[in-house]
Amino acid sequence: MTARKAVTSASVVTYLRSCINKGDLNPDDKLPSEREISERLQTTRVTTREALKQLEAQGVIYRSNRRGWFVTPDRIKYDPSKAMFFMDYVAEQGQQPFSRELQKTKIKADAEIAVMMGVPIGEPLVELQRLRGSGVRPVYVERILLREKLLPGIDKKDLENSVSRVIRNDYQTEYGRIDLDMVVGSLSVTDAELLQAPAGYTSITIQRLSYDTQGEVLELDLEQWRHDALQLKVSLSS
Amino acid sequence: MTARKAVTSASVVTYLRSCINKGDLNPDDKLPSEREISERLQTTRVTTREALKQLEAQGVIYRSNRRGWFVTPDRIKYDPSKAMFFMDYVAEQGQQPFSRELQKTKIKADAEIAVMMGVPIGEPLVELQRLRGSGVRPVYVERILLREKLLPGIDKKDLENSVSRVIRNDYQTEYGRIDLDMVVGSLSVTDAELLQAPAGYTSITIQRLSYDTQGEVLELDLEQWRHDALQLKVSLSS
DNA sequence: ATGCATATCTGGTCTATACCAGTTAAATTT
DNA sequence: AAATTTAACTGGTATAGACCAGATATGCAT
Repeated sequence: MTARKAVTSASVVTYLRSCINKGDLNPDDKLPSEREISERLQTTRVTTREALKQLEAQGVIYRSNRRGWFVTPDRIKYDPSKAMFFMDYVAEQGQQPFSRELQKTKIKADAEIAVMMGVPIGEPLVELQRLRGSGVRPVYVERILLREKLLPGIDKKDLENSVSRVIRNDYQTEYGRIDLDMVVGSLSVTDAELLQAPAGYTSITIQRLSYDTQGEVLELDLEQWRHDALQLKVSLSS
Repeated sequence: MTARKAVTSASVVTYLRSCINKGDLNPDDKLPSEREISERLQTTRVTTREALKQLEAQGVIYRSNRRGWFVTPDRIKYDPSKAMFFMDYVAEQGQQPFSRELQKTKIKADAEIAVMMGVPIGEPLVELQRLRGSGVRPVYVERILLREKLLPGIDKKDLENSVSRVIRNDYQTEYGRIDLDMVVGSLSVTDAELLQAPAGYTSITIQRLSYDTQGEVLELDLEQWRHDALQLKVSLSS
């Protein structure tokens, strides 16, 4: 029996990290294929894949469904309390933001939503779904639920870029309290598809409940982020 | 060739989820071993493991180094702006919190820390390391850096339970602004060991920079959480 | 040039097997 | 009974090979 020294996933991680740090691989560059890396480093695909997944967990690389692995660009610094200005935000960080409206429908609050928003079941709401990203890479999907009662005719407005701006300018309504709720989880099949990620991809779920200055609930925002695309920044003053 | 229907990891996921939902498995219960699950569901360990990792990503189960897989208990609801009161917090949620001091030393700010805190390099600081958890399960490690200049003699105080309380009561100093920074990443080898997790485990990094009411930096808090143990809740009023 | 069928490349997932390294429980010695 | 050794069990990590499905590029026919 030859005392063959197995190539470890850790060494593959080290190798790939060095490629990225040296600058051989730049943000959004494609890595060699799993088979090629495996051959080059004299190991198997399973081990290579293990290494790639570790780097993915660290947010160093990401994959795009069956197209390959890529170097992760800088995270978007994001303040959910000022979430209103995503487009400006991303642009300020030197990237090209995009926003795509997926759906806009009138619905009635079901039990689950009613509890989350603290409104009666059946209350008319406007549901808006958007996909947002930076460059060509989608980074989060969101589902916004707006109370038509407080914002009549909101469904007819252009909401692709900024709901908050419309609420401020067209309704003379200001935001008061904002309740944030954040957990790490994994993407549903549908969200994963939209974000061009494999199902089960690690995600950050942000739930934002906004009130007006009277303490009335205005909107509920449910966001699903690719975990590697986000750096949360919040500033609080007591 | 028999048209053998491969057992998918998805079906294993479904099976295990149902066990947990039915109540056959309760929080902190141990799952059957990987080999046993594989045999029972007529599949291989690789597939079973894939399923377990998916559930882990969802935060449904967790593993304790070579001891087995367990059902994840409820997440700790945590408000980093009121982080001062972890012990009370967790107790209120019906769990037994614990806090263990790992280290307390006097250091001088190195380049990295100096930048993060906005203080000159070499400024004397007190470094405190703590491990905290709920029940028997450690959930996060933290590293607190305190400015001795503003808090003379802080290194001699008992800081195991609440730094903030000491600052309030013994120094008559109030907190002003707090800057939070949060990213999802993975645990370093040393942190993983402390948290009884495998290296590379998905984590949430929270960086908290606290100022006093004069706008002077008081402390920097660096926390590493098990991703599945945390639900962030922040309330903001503008 | 344009449109379409096709071959090829990529990751996604699975079978089957092997050995290692901590953990834990059982057997043995003291 | 207590301490110690040993064996069994657990997850952690590899090798090797296979087939599938979506994405992409190629080449052929129009």
